[in-house]
Amino acid sequence: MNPQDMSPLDRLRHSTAHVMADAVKRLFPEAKITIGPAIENGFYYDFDVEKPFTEEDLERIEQKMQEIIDAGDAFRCEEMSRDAALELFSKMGETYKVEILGSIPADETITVYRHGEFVDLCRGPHVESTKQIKAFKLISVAGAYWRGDERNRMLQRIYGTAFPDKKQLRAHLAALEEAKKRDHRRLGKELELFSFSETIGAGLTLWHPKGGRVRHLMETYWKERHLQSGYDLLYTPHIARDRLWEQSGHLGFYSDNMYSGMDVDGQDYLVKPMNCPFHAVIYKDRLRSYREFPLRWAELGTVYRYERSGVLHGLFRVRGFTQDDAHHFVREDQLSDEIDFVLNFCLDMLKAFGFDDFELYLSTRPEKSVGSDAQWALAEGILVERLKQSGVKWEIDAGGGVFYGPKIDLKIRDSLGRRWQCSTIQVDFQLPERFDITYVGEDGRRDHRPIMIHRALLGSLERFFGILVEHYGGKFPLWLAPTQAIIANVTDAQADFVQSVKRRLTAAGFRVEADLRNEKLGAKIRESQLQKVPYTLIVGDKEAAADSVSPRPHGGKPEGALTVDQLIERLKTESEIPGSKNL
RNA sequence: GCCCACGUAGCUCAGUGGUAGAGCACCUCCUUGGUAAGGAGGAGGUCACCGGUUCAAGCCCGGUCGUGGGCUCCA
Repeated sequence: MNPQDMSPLDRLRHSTAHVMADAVKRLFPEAKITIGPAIENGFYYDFDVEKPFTEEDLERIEQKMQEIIDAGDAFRCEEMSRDAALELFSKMGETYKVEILGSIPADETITVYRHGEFVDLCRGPHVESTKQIKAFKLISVAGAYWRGDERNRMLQRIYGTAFPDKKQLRAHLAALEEAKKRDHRRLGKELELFSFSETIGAGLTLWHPKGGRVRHLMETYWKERHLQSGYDLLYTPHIARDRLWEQSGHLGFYSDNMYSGMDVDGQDYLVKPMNCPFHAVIYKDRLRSYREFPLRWAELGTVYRYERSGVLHGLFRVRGFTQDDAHHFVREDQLSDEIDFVLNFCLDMLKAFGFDDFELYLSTRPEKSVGSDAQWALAEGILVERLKQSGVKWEIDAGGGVFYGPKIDLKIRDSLGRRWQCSTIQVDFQLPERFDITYVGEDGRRDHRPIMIHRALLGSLERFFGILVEHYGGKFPLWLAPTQAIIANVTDAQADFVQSVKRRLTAAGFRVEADLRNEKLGAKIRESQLQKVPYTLIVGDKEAAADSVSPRPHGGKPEGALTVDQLIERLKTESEIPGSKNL
């Protein structure tokens, strides 16, 4: 980061990190300081200490920080020769600072910042005085490797945050609370959507009935859209012989992520981490003509990948998941139109799921790559062209492409403003070579090489579902809600009528439950609301007599009675999928 | 994988060496009540798993499994 670019907020946070380091040094003189930058929502500082910090330590550090702030010492910048700085930090025993000094380019000016007795190698800038730190809080402790490299020593990192005033700090902490409430792991349990089990194994998702309903809706909609848009659907096995993975190259560059094989009649079989090799084999089952192009083959393919135990996280990072994968086979002259098609297809579909804020990233040729210069130039040129036409904001990640071709990644922004990468569109020069994939051209020759496009749209159904849960805070739109309405009777006298309403709504295609329990109406409404069911339909004697129900929308006030027929019309309208015709 | 924390009833959690607890949920009964919790009773736990220390372990020690916060933000 260029120090000139540091925002006032980052300056405040970085200064707070210094104050924290000062407090830590006072309480734990043996601690060695390392680095302490401002980050997106606050700051951290890494320390090398014998004993990790505890929660109680955090409180003591916070108190000490407050004392330092109250003292109101000025932050002072001091330029120093490299030798003087080396001597200073060597004498202090700050070996990490000495190491950092060694990695600063020779032509750069060395500066240290002081406040009170504390001194830190730092290019700044800082606020003027510790007094300017008005609102801060230490958040958590965590282990972190020196310079982010796991071969290095594990340091102890303290995360904290700071704001210009207490009100903003409170708002930030409240936002953290809100995010906690929307955490898909919590909602997954509360709404009975999915679970994990020690008996099954880490990172392996169990979809419960209500989660299963949502997944079914996602899949059904996904399949319909694909079929309407010229895709065919493929189904391929979960395992394949090792020779497939040898040919695809996965045994070479992906085996760390693959589960060990199983012996079947003396042959070694492996669980699939990807679907593409299967699609390639289907392609090769017979001669293909350019007249068939573009081929669009999609599969909801369940794959298994080894992920290190520490990175597993709810539905966001799992070991078994279903990719909504697709492979397009095109001629070179069709590449541009096909990219245009698939890009718009992705954007449309994501809109239907409630996202409308997108960012696109083009990743270009990395240092190590396959394919000719001409191929890369052509493909990158086409991607740039289509990105420009998309009307969506986009950036270039130079050299960030996969070795087999350039790609476009699509990020969505959720209701809490967080960005998620789901879709990826990748041009592949490699796989057609490896599998010797060809087609018969206009000239009758069989040795033409098609271009292959890999595409995942939602990415993984598990992860996308987790994102949806958090995006909606568990309150799914009507078309996706696992239960769209609960019909609640006031007394037993309406039980038969409730059952008949349930039958009629179910027959009309809605997901409806009846709550006939011997409970007061208030209790039924409360539970329906807590389950975030879009409509609670109240039925008392008045409604039953008029073939009607009184709807109460989730989070809303009671509404006047509607006849069952009117209700069906209303639900039909409201459960339309954005930008699509109803299923 | 690594650092730290955690794992007690379906859920949320209390219990730090001496016979396992609460609230909610669940079941039964009473109550038939009009828009966010009606009442009473009952059942429910090899304290994650394996091993060790001890007269005695949910609690102490070791291992395993699982969960959470992190390990990309660079003086």
